[in-house]
Amino acid sequence: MSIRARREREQAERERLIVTAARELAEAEGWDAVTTRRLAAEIEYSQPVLYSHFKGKDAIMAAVAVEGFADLAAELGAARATASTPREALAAVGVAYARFAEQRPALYDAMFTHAVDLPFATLEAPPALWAAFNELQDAVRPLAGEDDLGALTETFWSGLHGLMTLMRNGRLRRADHDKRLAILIGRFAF
Amino acid sequence: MSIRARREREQAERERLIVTAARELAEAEGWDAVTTRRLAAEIEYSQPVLYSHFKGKDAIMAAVAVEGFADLAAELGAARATASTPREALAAVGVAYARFAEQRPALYDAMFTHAVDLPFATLEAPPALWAAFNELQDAVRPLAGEDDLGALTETFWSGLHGLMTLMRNGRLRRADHDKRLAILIGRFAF
DNA sequence: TTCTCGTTCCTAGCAGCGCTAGAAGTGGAG
DNA sequence: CTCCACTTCTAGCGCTGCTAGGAACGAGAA
Repeated sequence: MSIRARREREQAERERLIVTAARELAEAEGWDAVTTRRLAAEIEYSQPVLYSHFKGKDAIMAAVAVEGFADLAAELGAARATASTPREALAAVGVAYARFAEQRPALYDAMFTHAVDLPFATLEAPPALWAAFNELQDAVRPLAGEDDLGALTETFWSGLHGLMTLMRNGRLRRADHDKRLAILIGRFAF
Repeated sequence: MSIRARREREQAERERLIVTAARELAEAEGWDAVTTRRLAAEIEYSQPVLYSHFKGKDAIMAAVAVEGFADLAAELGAARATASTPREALAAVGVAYARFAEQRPALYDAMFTHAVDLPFATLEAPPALWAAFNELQDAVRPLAGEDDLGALTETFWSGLHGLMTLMRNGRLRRADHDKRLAILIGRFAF
């Protein structure tokens, strides 16, 4: 039995190794650099080993994305904790979200642009996803007024997401970023 | 001279043919189906012909995207024309934008998610891009108040963009789309 | 009319991708 | 020590975007 246990432990470690290597490689050189061959070389195993852990490359990206959601939830929570009023809290969360997307573009892409096979907005969604969304929702709640809280949170989130993706693709001038962020927050906190 | 003229005309026609075929193929089966081989077969020429017209696949997508911006500008303009008040105009433009993204997902992707080599938000940007942006801006202007018009327009645009991309990737429940759209418009028209 | 030259276009191929079948190696059980 | 099951690797498939080099074509000169 303990042999089996050791093997399972080693398997789990290697799975972590894969996810971590994928994440680091992606953050360092972008997802285009994360090929199955390159990733295999990075973890010092052969290519097919990846497929004994994950169904395919998308599944690896999804695993990285789930890590990202946990990180995001933590950062949003920390930002919210520093604020003393609902308005400040929403602003802090918005700024934290923007900073997350700006500083970890590859991770953010895995979470929101790629990896479609992750269940979202359903009960089967991983807890980390709900945690991140709930952080946003907790910041929005005191300012919801008559609006549907879920829909309002999703709308605020969409605003942040649009701001970051359009800017990252060169669609928006970087110089006006703070101005835009302030406008968005102002429209949701009043 | 007229021989040269005929050749240039034929070249231009073939270029149009390529862009049209790429667009139709993308809208019918998605951009993944638009491979250079498939596209070459579609226009009944060999693969390398594409490269005598465009630098690469990205350039073809960029050409399709520019077409898309012209279409979008026209649809936004038409929507704005139907409205009689600034609030109605903003709502109409927002709804038109959402419908455009929903009904032409592949085209929308070419415009906003792929094709990074298109100049944006600079003077070198193609006129069609400015036309589309200006339609949005004209709808936002009467409601701008004290905010910077350009930044405000970009923020509203980001909200729409975020709404559509997150929904299309399965991050938002489709059922609440209208509710979210109404909230967004409400936050920018008051 | 025939030859030559410039252009156009195609065939064939490169390096790389995600993924997989089947062989080779490894280690515990009898 | 042998056997067997499991793990891991080598090799290869079909595909991608892209390109080099040669064949075919057509216009102008002799």
